[in-house]
Amino acid sequence: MTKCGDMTGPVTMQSVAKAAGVSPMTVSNTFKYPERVQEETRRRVREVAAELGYIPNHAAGNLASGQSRVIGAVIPSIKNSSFYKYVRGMQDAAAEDGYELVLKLADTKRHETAAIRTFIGLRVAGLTLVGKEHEDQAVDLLRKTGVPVVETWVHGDPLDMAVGYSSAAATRAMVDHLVAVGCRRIGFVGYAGDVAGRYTERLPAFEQRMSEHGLAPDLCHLADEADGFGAGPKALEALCRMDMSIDALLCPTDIVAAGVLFECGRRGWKVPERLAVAGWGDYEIASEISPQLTTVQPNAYEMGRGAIEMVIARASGLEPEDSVRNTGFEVVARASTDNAGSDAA
Amino acid sequence: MTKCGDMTGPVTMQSVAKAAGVSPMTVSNTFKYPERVQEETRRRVREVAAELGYIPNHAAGNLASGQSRVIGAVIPSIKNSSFYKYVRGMQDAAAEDGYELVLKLADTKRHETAAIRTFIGLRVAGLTLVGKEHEDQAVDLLRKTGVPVVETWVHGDPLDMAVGYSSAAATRAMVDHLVAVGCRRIGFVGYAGDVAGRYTERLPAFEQRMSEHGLAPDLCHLADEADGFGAGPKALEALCRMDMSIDALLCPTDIVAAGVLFECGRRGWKVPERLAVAGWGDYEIASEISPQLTTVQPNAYEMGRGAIEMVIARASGLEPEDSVRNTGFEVVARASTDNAGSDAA
DNA sequence: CTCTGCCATTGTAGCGCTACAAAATCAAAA
DNA sequence: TTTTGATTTTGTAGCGCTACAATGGCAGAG
Repeated sequence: MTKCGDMTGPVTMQSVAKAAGVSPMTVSNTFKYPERVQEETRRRVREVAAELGYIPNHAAGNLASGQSRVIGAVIPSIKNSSFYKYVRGMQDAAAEDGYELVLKLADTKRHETAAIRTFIGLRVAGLTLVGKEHEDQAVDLLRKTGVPVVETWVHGDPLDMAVGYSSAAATRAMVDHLVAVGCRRIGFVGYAGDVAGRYTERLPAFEQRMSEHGLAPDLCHLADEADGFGAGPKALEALCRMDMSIDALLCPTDIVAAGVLFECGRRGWKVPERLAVAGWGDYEIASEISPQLTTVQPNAYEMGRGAIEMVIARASGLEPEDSVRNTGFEVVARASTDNAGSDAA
Repeated sequence: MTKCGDMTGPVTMQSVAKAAGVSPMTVSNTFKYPERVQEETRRRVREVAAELGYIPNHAAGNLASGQSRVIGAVIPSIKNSSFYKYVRGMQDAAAEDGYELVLKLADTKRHETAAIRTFIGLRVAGLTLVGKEHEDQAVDLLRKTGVPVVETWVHGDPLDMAVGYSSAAATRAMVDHLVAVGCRRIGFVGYAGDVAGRYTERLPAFEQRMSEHGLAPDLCHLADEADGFGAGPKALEALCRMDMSIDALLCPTDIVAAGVLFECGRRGWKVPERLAVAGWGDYEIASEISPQLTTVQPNAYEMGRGAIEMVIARASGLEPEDSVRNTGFEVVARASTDNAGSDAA
């Protein structure tokens, strides 16, 4: 910590300027507005900077300019592959416009609020959240500071901006699919958790659509985890206790569905003949497990891209064309529901 | 953007001070050194700050104090659950000491270097990396700036500090286990990728240990992805082409091993009778899939905690007791290798 | 040879905060 | 009452950078 003489204190713009024989402003311009600096000068400054290992102090720049090239993303979990494409989309879109994406994990709403606080403390250019349910305190903060914020994986009714798809619409589509392949006693597995925002729409949609088909929406079970394989067997058991004639199961994620598949294997149940199983999310496992899983494919990559594009648009001052963007979804029909009811009533 | 009058410009320490009728320094102390401020004053400041939605500008604080409460973690992927416990460990340890953890994803060494650059630009208190292979440029930067940095998931020979376990030791332990349950023609699946640091030790260790057991280490295959289910079938096919009498397979991750299990199912091969399969990482799927997977359990949570503890120790000026910490591992024997060789030679 | 206009470069001031030292306050001791 | 010492509060200066205005240099026009 005692700097010998002053040979190698922290490298600042000042020291680069001195070493390159120019003023600090020229160094600043070299990095921020290269076109303002003559080719030759620019080259020399870059060289010296690299030599010294100079990296501009973002904190100081942020303070001076009031601007930031960092976008914060709060994600609820990395426990499964669901968010991989989403984050990739954000990453790619950010990089294209010269922004940096940093992540914070928050598996409860309380942690989400803390993460938002941290990001605002960092004075990020904007941030993305998952879901539309947040603590009042967080909403308050977001409102007061006015940072650009996009809610993702949901559709409509945004705090500021939103991008995603309608879980209700996807639920209806999946019910239609199961009915179309012959299922009648369809079970529903929901998730009753803390970051439940993007799950809460599903149960009402399920109940309504089942009724519209003239079917009873009575086989519902709320799991206390959405991501674990373990939730599958538990849910199946609970629903079987309600009615052994259950012939299809709509799961909150592919992971839960995979858990159900494993359990069916243990029970010697054939899928989809005895039980059709549908997942959600189009995780990698969905297409690798046997039988392959029917699932909802949420266009996660596009969603990530869209979120960042909206943040950047707002951060650049221009109002984005649309403050709500729908990236849609697709029901991918695979073997786990194929001709499920062929031997049923 | 036109502030009407000046009623609600950005909330600064200044404005909080004015509103609370104290000096800015008192506001600063209220947040940074609460014990220096009288109970009553502190309460009032806190109240006003909350009212106004004030969040201290970390950039300004960082600049003024030269200190940061943010730690950056570069992680290679969130494609699977492998890093979940690791990140949780980091998160928990950071929170306990009042630090913030922010993540950046980097799936190539080039991206890793960019992430390091970003974090240094943010002047984080320290950072954690995964693996011990980095671009020269990154190493150079790390050296020149002297930020505290911990390499994780590896053991020994650190740039600055390291925490993890020996992949070589784990490989040897797994070979011993497979031999003990009767396997003789053991196949090895490696990973030849960009962030291969923590994989490169395994093949030599495998070859050496096999030889020590008097077995031929000739059934080796390098996959081009470590995380995908798809790598499993490919590897199995490649190795079968080399020798159909293969009776065990050591995979780089549980995901690959699960892929192998799926493929065995398609082929009608019994596991472990026809082929014993071992994974690596103790992912959730390992204990849920059928048969359950034998795997290497890497104490990821403890590793994460250790990494952050070391970063904080160094950032606080005190030299950590040990610059290399071994968090060990455990071979978890499960059904996928149980009595594998009972009917073999 | 001077003047205008244009470009590259350079001062100046200040972003919001904190370290440090100085000042104010107040209770207890002299 | 004055003094002392501890506690609480407050100026001052400056962290490293960038916006902005101002400077200098230099070509071509007058």
